[in-house]
Amino acid sequence: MGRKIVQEERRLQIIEALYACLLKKPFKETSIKDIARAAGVNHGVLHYYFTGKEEILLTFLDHVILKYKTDFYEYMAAHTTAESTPRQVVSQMFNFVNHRITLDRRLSRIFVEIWEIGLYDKKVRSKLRTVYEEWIEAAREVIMRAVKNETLARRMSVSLVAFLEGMAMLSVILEPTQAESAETLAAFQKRIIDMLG
Amino acid sequence: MGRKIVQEERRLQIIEALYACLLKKPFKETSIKDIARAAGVNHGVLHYYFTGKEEILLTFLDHVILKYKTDFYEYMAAHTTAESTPRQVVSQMFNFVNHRITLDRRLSRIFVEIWEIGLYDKKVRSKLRTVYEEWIEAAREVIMRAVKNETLARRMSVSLVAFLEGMAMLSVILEPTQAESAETLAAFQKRIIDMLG
Amino acid sequence: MGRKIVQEERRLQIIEALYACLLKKPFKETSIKDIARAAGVNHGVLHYYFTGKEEILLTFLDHVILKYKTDFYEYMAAHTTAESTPRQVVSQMFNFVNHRITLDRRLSRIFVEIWEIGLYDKKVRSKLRTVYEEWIEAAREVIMRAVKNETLARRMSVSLVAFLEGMAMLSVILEPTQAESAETLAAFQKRIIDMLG
Amino acid sequence: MGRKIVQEERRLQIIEALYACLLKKPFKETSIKDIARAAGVNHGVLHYYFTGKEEILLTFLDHVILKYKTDFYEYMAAHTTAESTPRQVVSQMFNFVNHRITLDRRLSRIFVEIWEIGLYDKKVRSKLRTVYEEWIEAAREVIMRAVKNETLARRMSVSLVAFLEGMAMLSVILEPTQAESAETLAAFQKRIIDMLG
DNA sequence: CATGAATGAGTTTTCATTCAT
DNA sequence: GATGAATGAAAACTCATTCAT
Repeated sequence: MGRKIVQEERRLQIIEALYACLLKKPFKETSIKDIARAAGVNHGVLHYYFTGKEEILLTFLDHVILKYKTDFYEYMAAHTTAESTPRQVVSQMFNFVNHRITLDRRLSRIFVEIWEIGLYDKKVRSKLRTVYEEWIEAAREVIMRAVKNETLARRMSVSLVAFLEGMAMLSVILEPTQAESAETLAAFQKRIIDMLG
Repeated sequence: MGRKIVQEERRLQIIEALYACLLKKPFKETSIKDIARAAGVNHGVLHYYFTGKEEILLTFLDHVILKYKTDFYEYMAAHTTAESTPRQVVSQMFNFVNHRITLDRRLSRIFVEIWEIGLYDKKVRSKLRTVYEEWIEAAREVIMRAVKNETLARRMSVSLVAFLEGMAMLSVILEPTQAESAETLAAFQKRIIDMLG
Repeated sequence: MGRKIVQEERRLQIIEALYACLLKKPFKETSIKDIARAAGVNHGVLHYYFTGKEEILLTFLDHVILKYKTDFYEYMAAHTTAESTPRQVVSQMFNFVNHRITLDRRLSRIFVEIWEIGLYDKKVRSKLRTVYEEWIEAAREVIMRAVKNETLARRMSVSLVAFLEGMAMLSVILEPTQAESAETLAAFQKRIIDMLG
Repeated sequence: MGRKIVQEERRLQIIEALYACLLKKPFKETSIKDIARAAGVNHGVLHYYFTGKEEILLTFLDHVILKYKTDFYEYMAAHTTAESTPRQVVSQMFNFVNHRITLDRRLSRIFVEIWEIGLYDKKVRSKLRTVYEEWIEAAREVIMRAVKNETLARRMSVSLVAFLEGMAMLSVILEPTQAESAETLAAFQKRIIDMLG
C-alpha cells in the first residue's frame, strides 16, 4: 500500500526534475544524471522507476496534460454557470488559455521541445495528437453552442488552436513583451467572439 | 575558378544531405557521419568545408530562407501587377504561402525541428527571428495597402503568421489530409480578405 | 567508507599506469586508452575518476612530488641529528638527491617530459615552479648553516639544483654509465663541501 | 643548378617557419598546415621537400646546431688569439655561451622541447648526443690548456654543460630576471676560472 | 531498494598523407 | 612543381545502461 504511494511520489519527484531540466537544456542533452541530480536522487534510481529516458518523458507528458485538462475544467466550472451565454463561455475559455497556456513562455518552450520530439517519436506524437484533438474538440463544443454549424465550428476551433500554438511559438522566438502578445491575442479573439453573434 | 565552384557545389551537396537526414532523424541524432553518408562523401570532407555541425545547419538555414524569399518575390512578381487590387495581392500571397510553405509537410517538419534548435541556440534563434520579422513585415505591407491602419495591419500580419505556423505544426502532429488543412486555411483566409473590404 | 578507499585506489592505479606509459611514450602520444590498458581497466573508468587527461597528469605530478618530499624529510631525519655538522647534513642531502633523484634515469626521463609539458601548460609549470622553489629553498637552508651568507647560499643552491637537473638531462641524452655520472656528481659536490669550510 | 638553390631556400623557409611555430606550440601540436601557414606555402609542398614532419624537425635541428657551432668558432676566433691565456679563453667561452645560449630564453624553450622529443625519438636523441659530446669536448679542450688533467678537465666540462643546461631549464620554468640568472652564471663561472689557477 | 563503479558504443574533431588536376 | 580536395585512422569525451554490493 504505502509502497505504491512512495513509488508514485518518487516518480513525481523525477518528472518534476525533468521539467526543471527542460527549462535549461533540450531533452536530448539532458542526461539521466542531470535529471537525477535535479531530483536529488541517485541516477540508478531512475532506471528502477522507469525503463529509460523515454518513459520519463512520456510520464511527464501525461502529467502535464492531465494537470492542464483538470485545471481547465475546474476553471470553467468556477467561471461559468449553466446560464452563461455562449459568448461568456468562449470568453472564459480564452481567459484560461491565454494566461495559463499561450502566454506562459516556459510552458511554450517546453511544448516546442515536445513537438520536436514528437516529430520522430511515435509515442510522443500519439500523445500530442490526443491532446490537440481533445483541445480542438473542447473548443468546438463551446463554439458549437453559438454557431450551430458543425463544419464551421470545427474549422474555427482548429484555426483557434493553430493560432494559439503559433502565437506560443512566435513568442518563444521573437520574445515580444507579454503586453504585445496579449493584445494580439485579444484582438484576434474579439473577432471570433464577434463572429459568434 | 573551377575551385570555387567545386567548393560551392560540395557545400550544396552537404546541406542537401542534411535536408534528407532531417526528414529521418532529429538534428541532434544526426551525426556528421550520417550527413556524410547521405551526401556520398567521406566524413572528413564535412570538416573541410564546414567548421562543424552547427555551421552546416546555419548554412542550410540560410539557403532555405533565401530560396523561399526569392521564390516568394518571383511568385508575387509573376502573379501580380501594379494594377492588382490589394485583395488580389493578398490572395496571391495566400496562394504562395499555402502551397509552398504551410502545406509542405516536409518543410513544416523541418521548421518544427529548427524552432526547437532555436530554443537553445542563439544563432539559430537569431536567424529565425529575422525570418519571422521579415515575413510579418512583408505581410504587413501587403495588408496595409487595404486597411490603412498601422496597428491593425501589424496585428493582422502577426496573427496570420502565427496561424500559418500553428497550422504547419498541427498538420505535422495530426497528419490530416491535405484537403482538410487546405479548407481550414481557405476559410480563415477568406475572412481576412473579407475584412480588407 | 570502503567507497572512498576504492576511489583512491583506482586513482592510484591509474596514475601508476600513467607512470608506466610515460616510460614508453610521450604524454601527448599516450592516449586515455593506453593508460586504461596499462591500468587494466576500461577507458571509461578514467573519465569517471578524472575529468580528463590533464587532471590525471596533474594528480600524478602531485603524487610524485609529495612522495619525494616525504622521502627526503624522512631520509634526512633518519640520517642526521641535531648534532650533525653542516657538512654532514649537506653530505646526506647529496646522498639522497644523487641516488633517489638525479641518478634515477626513469625519474629523470619523466621530469624532462614534464618540463616540456610545463613549457605550454600553466598548471604544470606552476607546480614545477613550486617544486623547484621548494627544493632550492631546502638546499639554501642547509647551506646557510655553513656559509652564513644569504646571497651566496641562494646562488649556491640555485647552481646546485641547476647542475643536478642538468646532469639528469644529460644522463638521459648521453646515457653514460651510472659510475661516470656518480663520479661527476661526487667531484662537483666535494668542491661544494670544501667550500663550506 | 638554380634548382638545387631554390630547393635549399624552400627548405630553409620551412625550417624557419618551424622555429616560429615552436615558440608558440609544442612540436606535437604543430601541424603540417601550421608550419605551411607560417612559411606562407601550400601544405602539400612540405611533403614535397620533406618526407614528413620528423624530417623537418631533424633538418631544423641540423641547421640550429650548425649555426651555433659556426658562431661559436667565429666568436672565439674574433675574441681570442694564440697569445690569450687559458683563463682569457675560458672567459670568452663563457661570454659566448651565456649570452648566445643559456640566457636566450627562446632558444632554451626550444631546447627543452627538443630534449623531450629526444627522449622517445632515436634520431633526435642521436643528434643531441653529438651536440652535447661536441660541446663537452670543446669545453674540455679549452679547460685542458689550464688544468692539464684529462679526468678533471672532462669532469669539469661535463659539470659545466650540465650546469648551463640546468640553468637554461630553470630559467624557463622559474622565469627569473635576466640579471638574476646572469649573476648566478657569473658567480659559478668565476669559481671555475679561479680553479684554473 | 539504493548506490556508484564499470562498460562500451557512439560522437565530434584533428591531421598526416595521398593524389588528381 | 604547386594546389587543395579527399581519405581514414585515431583522439578525447559522453552517456545510457548494467550490476555487484
